[in-house]
Amino acid sequence: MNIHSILNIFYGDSMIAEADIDVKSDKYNQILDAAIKVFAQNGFHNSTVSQIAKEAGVADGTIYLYFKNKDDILKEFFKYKTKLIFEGFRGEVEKAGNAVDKLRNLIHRHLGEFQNDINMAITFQSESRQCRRNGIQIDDITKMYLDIVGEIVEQGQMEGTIRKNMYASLVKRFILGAVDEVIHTWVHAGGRYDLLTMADPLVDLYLRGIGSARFVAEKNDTE
Amino acid sequence: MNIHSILNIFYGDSMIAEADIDVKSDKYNQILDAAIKVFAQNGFHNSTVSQIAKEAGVADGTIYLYFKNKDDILKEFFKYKTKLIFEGFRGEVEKAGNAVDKLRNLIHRHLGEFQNDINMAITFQSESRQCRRNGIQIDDITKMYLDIVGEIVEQGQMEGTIRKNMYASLVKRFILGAVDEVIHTWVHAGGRYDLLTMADPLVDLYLRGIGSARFVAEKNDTE
Amino acid sequence: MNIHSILNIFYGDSMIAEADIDVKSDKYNQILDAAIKVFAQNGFHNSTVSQIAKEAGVADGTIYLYFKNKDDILKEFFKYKTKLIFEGFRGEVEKAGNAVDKLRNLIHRHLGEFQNDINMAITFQSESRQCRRNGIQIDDITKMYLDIVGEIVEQGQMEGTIRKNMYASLVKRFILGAVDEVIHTWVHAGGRYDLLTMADPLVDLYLRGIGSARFVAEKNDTE
Amino acid sequence: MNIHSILNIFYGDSMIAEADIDVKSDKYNQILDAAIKVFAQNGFHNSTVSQIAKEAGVADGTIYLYFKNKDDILKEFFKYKTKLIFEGFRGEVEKAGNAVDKLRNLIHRHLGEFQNDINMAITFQSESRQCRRNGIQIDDITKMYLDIVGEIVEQGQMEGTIRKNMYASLVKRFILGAVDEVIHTWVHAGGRYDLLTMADPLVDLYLRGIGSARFVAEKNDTE
DNA sequence: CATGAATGAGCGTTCATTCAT
DNA sequence: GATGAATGAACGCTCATTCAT
Repeated sequence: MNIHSILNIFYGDSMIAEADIDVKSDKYNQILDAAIKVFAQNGFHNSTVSQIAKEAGVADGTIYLYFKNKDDILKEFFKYKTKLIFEGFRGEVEKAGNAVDKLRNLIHRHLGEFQNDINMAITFQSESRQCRRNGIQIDDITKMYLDIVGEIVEQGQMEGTIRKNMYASLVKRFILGAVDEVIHTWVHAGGRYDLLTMADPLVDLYLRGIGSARFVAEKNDTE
Repeated sequence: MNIHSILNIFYGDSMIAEADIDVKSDKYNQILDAAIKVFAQNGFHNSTVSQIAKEAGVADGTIYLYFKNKDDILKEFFKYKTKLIFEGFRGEVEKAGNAVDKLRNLIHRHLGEFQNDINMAITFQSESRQCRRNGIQIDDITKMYLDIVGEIVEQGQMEGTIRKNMYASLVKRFILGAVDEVIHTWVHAGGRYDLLTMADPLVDLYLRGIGSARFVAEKNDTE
Repeated sequence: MNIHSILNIFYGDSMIAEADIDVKSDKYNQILDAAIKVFAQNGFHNSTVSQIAKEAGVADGTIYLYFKNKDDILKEFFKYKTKLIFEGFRGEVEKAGNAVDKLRNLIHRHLGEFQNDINMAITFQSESRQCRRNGIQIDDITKMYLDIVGEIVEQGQMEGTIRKNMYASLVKRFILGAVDEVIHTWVHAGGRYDLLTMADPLVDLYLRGIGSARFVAEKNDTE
Repeated sequence: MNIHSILNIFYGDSMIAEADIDVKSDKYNQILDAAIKVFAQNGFHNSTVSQIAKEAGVADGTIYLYFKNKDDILKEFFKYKTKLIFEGFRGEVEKAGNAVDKLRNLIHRHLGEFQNDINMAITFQSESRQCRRNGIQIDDITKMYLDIVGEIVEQGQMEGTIRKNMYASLVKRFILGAVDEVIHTWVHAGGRYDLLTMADPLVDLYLRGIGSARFVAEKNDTE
């Protein structure tokens, strides 16, 4: 009698069923992790299913019990794995009260998560721009991220900490692009330094820009 | 009868050969342009040499008279074509006197060049992150770009228009990342709006950030 | 509760076991019927063991408790199922006294049995010509059939209703081929008409041929 | 200067073009012949593309320059090769005047062609019943054959040599089925006897049936 | 007996590259 | 230089078969 059976006695099947909705099997994650590692090393197109199978410690055919085809592995990476991470961002944001703290939390978490799993970071960086094949999944993730940022900016504008009269969409891209580039550079350097130290200076750049006080003051006069 | 034929009559092939040292032959460019177009449509890995040959109006084998192999076409794209464009950036920068104008010119030109050749833009966006295979070429380009930005920032700091005490490398990535993301979004939208209108607002964001005057002022006090 | 269960109560398994020597178990037939159905739909080579298992309502592995391998299912079909049917032909033939009635009975039963089980008919038609793999089984069946026909013809010749001086083997093929083609056409039409109505006209063709009375008479003069 | 160039001078391109419409390239026939041979030995499904390539003396990839895929080879066999043969039947039929001679010519030619190319015969016999995949091609051939037979029967009925009041479609199947079975038996025996000797006795069976004169006469009285 | 997850050999197909013309 | 037919290595994927439970 295992833990599941015991739980069944107390809670019945329905509870277990609910819990299982999003929990993938061990092999699924085993293969997915192996794939991300292999993709990180060789790029998606230069990776073979056999390499993934070997890395995962399963037979080639086993891959196809858990994924429709090679493309599907990448799709699932974006649909399931990175989506999971990006959804965690929202939770982190909600921990903070004001917009500036929310932005700071978001960037901290963003850099932290990517630093935690460099294979994920590499694969995300390398393959997310190949949007032709991956379909709508990446857009979803990007949109979710941009939405979080958008809400933060709006809140900040109401709080008076973020200035108004900016192209909303441009601001969001501006923030995403900068953090993305910072991660890209870190990945490119082999992850050999602490990515998290970039968080505060980056947020500082978002808020104050690179212009000097004098320069900014002048500009602000005309606003 | 074109100018080359005429010149041949007077000078013979040898002279032309000398002149060709850095100027690539017609067919070289013909094939490279075709390749970029095909890459833009299908991505590098989903493009075949035959497709490129057909698009260029040459036989498959002809490709191999001008390029070592398929990978080499992409390498040459980064080494020759985009490098050419990025070198143009430097000229544009030099036209301006102060750092702020230089930055503005750079961003204008950057967006302008990519808007001018959407196939180049798509291919650059899609394939430049696949650095594993392309070797050192892209790094060169990125480095050159970052160097230009670095020089501008330094000059601005001396001129007093750009604030000091920032991580130099972070600032450069910050600028590159934001413009890159803006281009990416434009490409993703199918190039259906005027990319150049993004230039001034973008430069504004670089210089002033998104923080309100009040917020920036407070921060500046502590600087 | 079926008859087997009742018998079990009185006699126990041992008696059943004896009786089962030639009677195949329920699951054996269950799987075989499912296989024939799947083969009829997809053809042998385009059918998978999994499809058969699903159709039979058993696990994939269970198939291998009753059959050596996939090929063996087809072999057993020819060895057991169709053989059973073809042996029934002999009984039908023996019900009649003279050769002509025997032939008529045979053709009636032949068409009737195939009409009764269109999956069997389709599979028999489609796969029986692939003799390379199925080995000797089909030959056995064909031989048995030809033997029956041969005996009828001999009897008819003795009775004076079937003419002599014909190639015995050719006559047998002639009869088999025609009925086979009639079934094939019916199968090809999706079994949408009553196959049995073809029996009498077919027997008529066997006996009288297609030549007119005048033509036949002339020929008979020279015999 | 080859024969084609010379002909061009006299006849121009149009004539060559016309002649080329149905003439397939050497390699096409080389591969098709090899495929039929391999199919004849192993059956379509148990043959590999590599086997065909080796038999044809070309590389695996070369197959795909002339055929869309493995299935297409079989399709082309039915569309091009056997169609060619079956169209030859019509020519043979037209050489004769009366229906009986036409039928005799048809059967002679039919047996002759199959005897000439046993690989074709085997493949045709084995694969033509697998109509699911091959699509409409085989039906076309069968229909063409049945049409020829149908015309002959009609003509014979008008000439008074073939009796009336028979199911037209049944008669046609009856003839096709019998000759097909005769070929099948010959193929099955490894083609070790002269198939052509079966032609006359077979036609005799078509016309007079197997009933004795007495039997036939009795029947004819009631007609 | 029954299961079905796991296996891995084997095949169809693609396509970068070569080379005889 | 230019061609494009031919090549064959390599890969994604299937599915008959096994075996631990």
